[in-house]
Amino acid sequence: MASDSSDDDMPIARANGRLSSSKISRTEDIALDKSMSKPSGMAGLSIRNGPIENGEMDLDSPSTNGSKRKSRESIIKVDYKDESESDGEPLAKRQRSKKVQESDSDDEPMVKARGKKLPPSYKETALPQSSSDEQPLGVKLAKKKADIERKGELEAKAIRAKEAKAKATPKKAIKNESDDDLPLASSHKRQANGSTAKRKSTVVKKDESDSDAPISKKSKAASASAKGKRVSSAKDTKDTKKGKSKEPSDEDEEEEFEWWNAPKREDDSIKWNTLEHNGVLFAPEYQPLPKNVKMYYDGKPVTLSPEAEEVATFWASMMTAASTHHLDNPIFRKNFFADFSDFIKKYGAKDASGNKIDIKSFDLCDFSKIAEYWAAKNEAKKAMTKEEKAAAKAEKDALEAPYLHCTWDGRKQKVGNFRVEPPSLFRGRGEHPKTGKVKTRVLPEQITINIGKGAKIPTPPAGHKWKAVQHDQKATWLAMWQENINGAYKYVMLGAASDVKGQSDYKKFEKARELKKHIDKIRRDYTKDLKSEVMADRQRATAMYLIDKLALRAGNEKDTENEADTVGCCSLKYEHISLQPPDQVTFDFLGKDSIRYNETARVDPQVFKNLKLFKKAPKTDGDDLFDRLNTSQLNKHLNSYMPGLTAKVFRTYNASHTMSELLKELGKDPRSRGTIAEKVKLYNDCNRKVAILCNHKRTVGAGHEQQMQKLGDRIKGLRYQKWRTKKMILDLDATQKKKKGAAYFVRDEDLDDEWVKEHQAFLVDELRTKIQKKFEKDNEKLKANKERVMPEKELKERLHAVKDLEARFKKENKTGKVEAEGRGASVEKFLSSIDKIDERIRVLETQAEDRDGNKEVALSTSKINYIDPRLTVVFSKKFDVPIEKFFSKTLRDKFRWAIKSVEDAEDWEF
DNA sequence: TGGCGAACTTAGCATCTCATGG
DNA sequence: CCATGAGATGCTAAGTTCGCCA
Repeated sequence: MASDSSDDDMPIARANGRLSSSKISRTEDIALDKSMSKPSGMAGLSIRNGPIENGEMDLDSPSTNGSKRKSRESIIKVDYKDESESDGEPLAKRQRSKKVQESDSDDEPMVKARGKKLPPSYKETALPQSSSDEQPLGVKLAKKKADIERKGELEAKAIRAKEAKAKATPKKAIKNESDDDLPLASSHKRQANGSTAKRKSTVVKKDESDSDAPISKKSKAASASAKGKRVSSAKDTKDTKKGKSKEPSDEDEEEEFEWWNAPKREDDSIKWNTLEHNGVLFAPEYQPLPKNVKMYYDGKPVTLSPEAEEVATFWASMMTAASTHHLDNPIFRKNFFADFSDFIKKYGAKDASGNKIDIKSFDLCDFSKIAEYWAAKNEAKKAMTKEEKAAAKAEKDALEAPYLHCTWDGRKQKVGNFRVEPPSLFRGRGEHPKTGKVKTRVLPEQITINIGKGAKIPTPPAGHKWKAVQHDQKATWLAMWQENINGAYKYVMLGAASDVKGQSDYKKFEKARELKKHIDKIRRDYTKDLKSEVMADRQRATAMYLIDKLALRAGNEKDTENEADTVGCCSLKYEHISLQPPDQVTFDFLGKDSIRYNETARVDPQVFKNLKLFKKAPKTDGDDLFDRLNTSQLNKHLNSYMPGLTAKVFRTYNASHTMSELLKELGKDPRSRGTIAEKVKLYNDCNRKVAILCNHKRTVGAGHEQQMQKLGDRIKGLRYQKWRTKKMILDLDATQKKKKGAAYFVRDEDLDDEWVKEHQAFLVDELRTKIQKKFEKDNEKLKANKERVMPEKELKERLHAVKDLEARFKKENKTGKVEAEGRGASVEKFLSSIDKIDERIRVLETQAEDRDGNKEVALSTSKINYIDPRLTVVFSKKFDVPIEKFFSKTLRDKFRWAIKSVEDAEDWEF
């Protein structure tokens, strides 16, 4: 390769349209520099580049290095007859070409890119989001981030130093360094023997004295040793701990195996030695609808074959759900109808007189009767008595019982998703081309079972057999099948609380911690490479910069014909970034799950310059920004710094490291010495920052806007009440006006007359319904007691209060005064009730603030996947907040290893 | 060296449940 | 004390990574 000429024919990575030249000539580089050096924003036009830029779009220098870049111009492949799935040519993977245009306007109809949620109409309007976080976010956070990064680098150095020392003195380094190389070791291993160690059931020999399998206290020595561990010298010290460890008391009757205190295994490619389980739980068979519940076609009842009817119920059941946005999505509708039609063709549909009929138009299909039936059934379920409910639950539990657990190397472990996914409509996210298709029922014949050799093979349902039964000790799954829509593999694996999952979680975080030691070198290197004259290297460095600083995902290529069009770092396209000189970049693209990433960040000038270069003409919409880079190249490079290092580790590292720093800072906040609630809030604030870093969002529920409004109204109402109370003071004692100052008694401006009227009406209304309800209820009670019910007259009587209130307001509005109300009214009393109101207002306000802050940020994802749980445990100890405040029951289970392993190590650091 | 199969983690939405406050 | 709604849990789609193969 080398020569430029080759580049065009030799698409390095994904040739998707135009390529950049493989080298950056010096002249070109300089030209770019020049064009940038003038900070005079807008004017930054370089001499040769001409006055391009509009600040927004790229401003590339077309000229300069005339280096042949023949650029494959119009690679806009028109091609794509249709499927051609099998892109015969090695060239690009399937490209989206055609979609290019639409896609970037990204407001297609039914897309739901978060924020832009559903209906196209709202979507545009909405998005305060984009406006709100415009500059601020990225730029603001930038500084803080920079600080944190700097710390990261310093740490790296410090760690190495410390480590060097520690090596010399291999003492009880308890959990720190010492143990963190261990995992490493294992990952090296993995590389090393990776494929070679293919032989399946190799028994792991425990080499060095498995005597040092000290571990788990009353460990079931048997199973422990069965696990075959090899300790490397580091027979940690943890023994001390185990000595003292009180009995785990855990709910588990059984002794718990504390693998985190056990020596590391050398060969972790063998996942188990013995494995027993009961297979999977199939979805219940379809229960046909009663004869009188039918779909209607063109107003007439239709008798569907059970197969088709089942599909109809998939749709109908979604009609009753809270949000029907899928059903409004044209793609969903189209795909559904296509599949539904196929079912009808295949299995038939008849009219009332038993004649076969055609279903040609979806618009004529009416599922509402089925939906009603469905809803009624749900209602009935809800209305069941306590006993009935309990009975139903008992039945369900009994059914599930056999599948709940498996036995893994002799230990009982929770299984995760033992239920085979029931048939349904595929709910692809975003603009998924296949969303709405029918996901068919999975038969035993499609399921492969993975189980220990000696174990009893689960019996398939009567009359059926498994697709296969295997005994792969390198696999952690118990059963597997492929789904019909995308051919995706589905696995039944252990639950998050299981040992294997815990172990890999632990390894993940240890790997991220390991990255700390290399981060400074990595940063130094890529900073240097940002100027590389080799385009591929420069792109890689730039991508690394983005992954490191902005926590972007790696960004594999995707099959745009069959999947939603989303991107990550390496797959960013021309239209996904816009540059604002001198150093701001705005990202706007759909990431995983079609969640929109829309941030503006300030970047290193060299990065800015590079991005400009990568957008250089003739590249245009639809072209890859990083046309000479893909994730394997990137990961291969990363791997050279540290075994096992890949792009995703940066996300973990960034999240945990950030959290760590934020929590440290909390120590300075006086509120960290406040109430538990305050401390929890502080923690959550940190959590939120991490979630924002990772762009973890959630849909702001349809009702949320209203809820917010409601909250706001309640606050306003309170302020109104506060004002009224003040006026009452005046009513009692006019001299207060002087004492307090007239301003004190002025009504807040936003509580204008109009609003007040409305609010009064609301209060009046509220009072009325309250009285009515009370009345009805009282009567019910009387009735139940067989007593005489109260006459309507009584109600009228009671409703006088409403009239009174109305009159009162009227008078107030006219006179501008408020009569003191309540018994024993006194200035003091009013003052104290004002205080109370103030208090309530404050509570509501923080609540509102919190809710608003959370409305589109999901804290859970980062908590579950990215933030080292030990950070939370340590925080909890240090600030004396029960761990329950941070981890729910399931999370405590999942993070058992973390909770136990830093139990008494308040000084543990990420 | 890129494409693909496979395996496992990450992700948001749907649904359930239980605490809370009207 | 029951109805709500927030938070917990369940579900499964959508990513990343790795190894193998041609």
